[in-house]
Amino acid sequence: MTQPKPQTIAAWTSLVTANRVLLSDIEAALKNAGMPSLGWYDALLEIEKAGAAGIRPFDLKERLLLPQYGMSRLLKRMKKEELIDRLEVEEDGRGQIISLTLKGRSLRQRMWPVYANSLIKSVERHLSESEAEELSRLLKMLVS
Amino acid sequence: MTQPKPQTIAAWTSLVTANRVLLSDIEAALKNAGMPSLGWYDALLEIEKAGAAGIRPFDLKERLLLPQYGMSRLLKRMKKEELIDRLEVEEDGRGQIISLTLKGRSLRQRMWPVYANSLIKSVERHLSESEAEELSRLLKMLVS
DNA sequence: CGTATATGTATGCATTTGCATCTATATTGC
DNA sequence: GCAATATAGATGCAAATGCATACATATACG
Repeated sequence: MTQPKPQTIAAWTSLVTANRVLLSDIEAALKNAGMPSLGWYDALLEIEKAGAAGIRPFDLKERLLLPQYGMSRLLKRMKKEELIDRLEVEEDGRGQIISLTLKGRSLRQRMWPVYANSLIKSVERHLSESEAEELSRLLKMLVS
Repeated sequence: MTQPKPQTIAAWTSLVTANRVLLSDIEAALKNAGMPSLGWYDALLEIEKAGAAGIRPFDLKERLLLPQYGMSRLLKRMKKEELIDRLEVEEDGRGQIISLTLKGRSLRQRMWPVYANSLIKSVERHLSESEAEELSRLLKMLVS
């Protein structure tokens, strides 16, 4: 079998490590502030972006890269916390339309400063503007 | 509150996305081959590196960035599959020393080609050698 | 139309995780 | 030596996840 180049392995291991370290920083900050996890933030944001028109779960799961059953259960928990509304959709009896409640919007807004602060600490202390830009360029190439 | 720079946000979101995409590729390949997850591979490899001398769980959990209870349970499962040996350590009655069994070594070796192949496909198709090198340089700066 | 298939969503069950706490041994400071 | 504290590891319980499958509605096709 062909072996990966050392640079490939190095890129992958540093990718995994960087992800884990930053992620656990951010999650810790959110938890510390008594807030839900980043996954919830992402979902709230994506739903907020959909605005008043709302968004269908099957669409949302693609954007959030969640499995279907994961999406279903996340929405159930968010509904329980009154963060979202679920509307039946008349042109498709199977479906529903998700939108944010005021409470949901408010939570997302309150989460942002915590999230943002961790991000600034994690990234801007270590990388210049152009380095960050180069980093995201390379990462995007990786998944293109 | 100070806002993160757009480059910061871009770097973070592309980091998360790249990690998720590559990771799920690799995990899918392993699962497809009927093998355990990447977490097990990492653990097997780290234990293998420790050689005959073995390694203590508290040490291992630092290297793998696992919580203590996660380490404890992973080792329990790996023991059940006869992938590791656990030895009592005489100079510390609380502790144990972990080392790989032949079966453990063999599994790690068989996992590697599957892992490596995914890695090659994911990375080397998209990045040149020097780009991969630059990427890991930037990622390491991020966590330094 | 009616049957077969596809799509959107939910859920039972087993496994895994997170949190808090427990046990046991080690170390420290008096 | 001994009480207080620290360290190594395990575990009960609740919550989250993965997998397979169920259920309902929609679409396709003869």
